[in-house]
Amino acid sequence: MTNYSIGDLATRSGVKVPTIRYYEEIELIAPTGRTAGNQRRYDSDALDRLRFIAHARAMGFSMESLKSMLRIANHRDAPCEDLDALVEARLKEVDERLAKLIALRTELASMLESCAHGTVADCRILQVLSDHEECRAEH
Amino acid sequence: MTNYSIGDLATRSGVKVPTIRYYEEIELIAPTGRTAGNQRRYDSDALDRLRFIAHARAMGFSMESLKSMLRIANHRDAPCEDLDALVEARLKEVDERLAKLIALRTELASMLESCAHGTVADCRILQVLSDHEECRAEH
DNA sequence: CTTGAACCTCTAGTGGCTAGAGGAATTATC
DNA sequence: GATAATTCCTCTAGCCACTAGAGGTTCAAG
Repeated sequence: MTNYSIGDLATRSGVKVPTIRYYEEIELIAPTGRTAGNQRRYDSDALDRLRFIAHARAMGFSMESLKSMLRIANHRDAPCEDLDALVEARLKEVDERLAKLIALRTELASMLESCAHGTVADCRILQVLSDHEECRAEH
Repeated sequence: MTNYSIGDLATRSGVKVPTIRYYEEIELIAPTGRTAGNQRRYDSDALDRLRFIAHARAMGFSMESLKSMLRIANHRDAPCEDLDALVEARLKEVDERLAKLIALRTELASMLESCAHGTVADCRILQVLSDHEECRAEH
């Protein structure tokens, strides 16, 4: 029967106090009990959920996905395919992002290489930036 | 002596009309001439600058960096070190982002692998998400 | 000269928080 | 038990880089 204040919850979860209130407002977490003086009090389940949220956010899952995950987590005897699907979708996003970043990295590196360290007037960097046609990859 | 309307400029540069006005507002581009009826008119230099901006934005350079670049581009006989520095800084950012994404990718993939495709109750995905300690990488 | 498309300014909204004001409740110290 | 310090409450506003829309004006084609 733990009885955390919102500040306790914040330090334990790493999620800031106003963010916790924000999550309540957008109904990502349910409103919790209050003291006679209207202050929020949480139990350890709430802490678990917040940690879950923090972790999933850190992995880049969208708020939308988070809401789905939390919903799914409540149906403990349902098959977990939907969960899989969400993770797969995120993996795909990450892969796409990686591909783009790698292409970009190549481009940036080659810009640096082709710079002759002269004056701005004949700097290849500016030329490349001015002329998208010079790029292999689109971004 | 080209004489583009803001719409022409938008179609030619790929930057949307309101965005061009926004760029003017935040002084990323200079205010341009107007017709007697107060409509903006641009020349081909403006188009070049806008294309430059669009391209640099697509490469992920910050607005801050963009402003610096545009300033630097005006000093045509200065050395281009500062330009190099900006590109290098961006390259470093990209590398950091890549490292994190690769770690994340690994994690997501292993989550998917460890899922036994049973019920939500014993799905490893939920367990991993609930417990940050299980992760090698921080994110 | 009429029409219709494109333009103008201005305000407000987006997401995911963060910051601050002004005031009430709780906790720690004496 | 009084007081002081801290934490909490709600509410409003701000952040970035745009995007959307209202209400009205100007331009270019026919």
